[in-house]
Amino acid sequence: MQNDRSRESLLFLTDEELRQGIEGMFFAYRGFTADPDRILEKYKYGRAHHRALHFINRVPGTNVNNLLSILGVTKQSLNRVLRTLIEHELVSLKIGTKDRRERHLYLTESGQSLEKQLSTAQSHRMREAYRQAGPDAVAGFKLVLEAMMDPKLQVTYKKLRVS
Amino acid sequence: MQNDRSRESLLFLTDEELRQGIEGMFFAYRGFTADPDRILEKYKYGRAHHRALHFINRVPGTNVNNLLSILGVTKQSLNRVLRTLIEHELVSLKIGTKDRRERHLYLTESGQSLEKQLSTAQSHRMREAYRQAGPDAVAGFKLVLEAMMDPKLQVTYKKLRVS
DNA sequence: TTGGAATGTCAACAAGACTGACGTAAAATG
DNA sequence: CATTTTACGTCAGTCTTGTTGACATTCCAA
Repeated sequence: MQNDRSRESLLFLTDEELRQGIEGMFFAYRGFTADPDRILEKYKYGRAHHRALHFINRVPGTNVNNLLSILGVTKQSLNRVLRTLIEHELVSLKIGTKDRRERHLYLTESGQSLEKQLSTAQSHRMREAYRQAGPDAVAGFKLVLEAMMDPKLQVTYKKLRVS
Repeated sequence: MQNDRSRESLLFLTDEELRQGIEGMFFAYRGFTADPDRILEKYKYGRAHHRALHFINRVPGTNVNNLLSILGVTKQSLNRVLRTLIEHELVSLKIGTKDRRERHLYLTESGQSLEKQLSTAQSHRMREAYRQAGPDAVAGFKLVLEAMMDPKLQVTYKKLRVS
């Protein structure tokens, strides 16, 4: 049986607290994607395009396989998105010099411009949330998010951080 | 021009910090949905079914319009999901006594059982993340999430909290 | 040199979101 | 009481984004 002290310290693990976390994630994710979604709609793109642009910008010259492991979709699914981005000249493709099976991906100028638009909108909301919540809350926010990831994605996330 | 002190206090608002928040949300949401997704697959349901089950459980007797405003989808989209849940007898439907146009939604016993399975899996991951991060981090986590929501959804979120 | 592994492409399909149009029934309003 | 509004459901069609399966290309190692 727990004593009062340890029971108190675990109040943040009650069903009610967990439920709030679950619903919080659900509602916050809607907000998180809302602003980019509005921009994407104008250009007839979707979230998949946004994600590809984001990570090609983050890891310029990445090959398709690496991008796949970050995005967690099938290569066929990514391929469709990449094809339209390449057709529309937002992404350029360079065949690998060492291994000519590999395609290295880069944002073109227009690709960079759209990515900037999207990340600006998304960052703006994130900045407001951070500012309202304050630095300590932000540190906690990131700790919980990181602990919620699958171990493999946690590694991916940290790699992006240092690169 | 800012002085050193105010610049230091705003370090949590750098582009790098914001980017980490954005990618953190992306990767964490994948983890957040991973466990329920595996269970749903066995029953040939999707996330849309999970969301409906979750909120019908949270607000038993809710009518369709209220559920729509929580979920943020069109009635046609929700209707498809509800139809299968009702056919499979996970959700039961009671016509309103005061207003007979309204359908009030309840989970049946099997509906409650599946909802329990899903929420147990999801809570388990959330609990582990909370435990690893600690109570202060959890408080911050919730603060940032709440600040990230659209104002309307923030209200919805808080209403669920007290009800 | 040949066969397997790695990489990427094309085709077809499914889930789940969307819009638009329409129907029904009840409630609210003038 | 007639009309309008509200709540809910349905049908049809489209789009995005996920899936598998089949296939082409390239590299490397036996």
